Amino acid sequence: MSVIESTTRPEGKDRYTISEVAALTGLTAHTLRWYERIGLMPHVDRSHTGQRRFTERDLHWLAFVGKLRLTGMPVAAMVRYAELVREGEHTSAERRELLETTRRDVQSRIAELQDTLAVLDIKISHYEEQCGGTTR
Amino acid sequence: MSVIESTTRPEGKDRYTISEVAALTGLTAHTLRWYERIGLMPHVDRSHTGQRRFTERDLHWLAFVGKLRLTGMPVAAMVRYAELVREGEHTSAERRELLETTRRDVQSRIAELQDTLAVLDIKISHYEEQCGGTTR
DNA sequence: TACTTGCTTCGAGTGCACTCGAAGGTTCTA
DNA sequence: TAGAACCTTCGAGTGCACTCGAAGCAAGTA
Repeated sequence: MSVIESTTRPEGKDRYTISEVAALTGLTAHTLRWYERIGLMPHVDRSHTGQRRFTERDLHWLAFVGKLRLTGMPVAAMVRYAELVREGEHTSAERRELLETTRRDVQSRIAELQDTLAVLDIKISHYEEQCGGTTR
Repeated sequence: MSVIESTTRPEGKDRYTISEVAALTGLTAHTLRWYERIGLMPHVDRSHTGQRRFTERDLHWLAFVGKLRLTGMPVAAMVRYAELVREGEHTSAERRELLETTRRDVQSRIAELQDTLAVLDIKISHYEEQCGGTTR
């Protein structure tokens, strides 16, 4: 399968071992296997002897997951999304909804943080007024 | 002490019981006591019989802590800040530094999230193109 | 051939931030 | 005066997301 891949990707390897992916992503091999086990990876290819061979696509997915992780999205929700991807085309509506909900969440997180930033700025400006240091 | 307080605050009570504060903040009494125990509260007043009496100032502090918590700031760092506050005027430089470091952290968190938002928007726009739903 | 890397399953450990319950007491409120 | 709310200390439990180690074996590399 995927003869197409080999012709459309003339530069760079498209199959990475688990330790290579670990080095590239900063995740451990343990964690990568765990991601797969809990269903957070949409099917990882294997070599003829059963070793994992990650593709560029997998790396992209991991990068995406990394981003989602930064938003504080629970792993369960990411797993849900991965499931939908595995299930194919007919889940696209639900996937889109999930992404849009996430987008709203991220936006309100940003708003919260900007709020906090404002509070910090006020606090910091108090210290700036008395710019000597030990002055009351 | 603080006779000033009683005159400058004619409206609203300025002493809250632990259950009132729990109701106002959404934290449990257990958690409020825990905050005090670990040094996250800059000294809570007591009634003559030893019960906690939180002030408006304490509520403000808790609101601030709540904001910091949203940024993902570790509790240890907040405790450090509370310590500095307790230690008095001569720590103001360090406090300011801590706040500025936090501000930078928050700003980069915001940047990360905006990055993620961009990725989400791209993903979502893919779904928008095929606006029928099940269309390939 | 030796060594490294990979595979599996299993289960335990870690760190954080709570969260809860219980025991045994005191104080407040209707 | 009854019952609710408060106090203390202690220690255990929870949920999340890893994180690690070990056992026992297969495959790849110098």
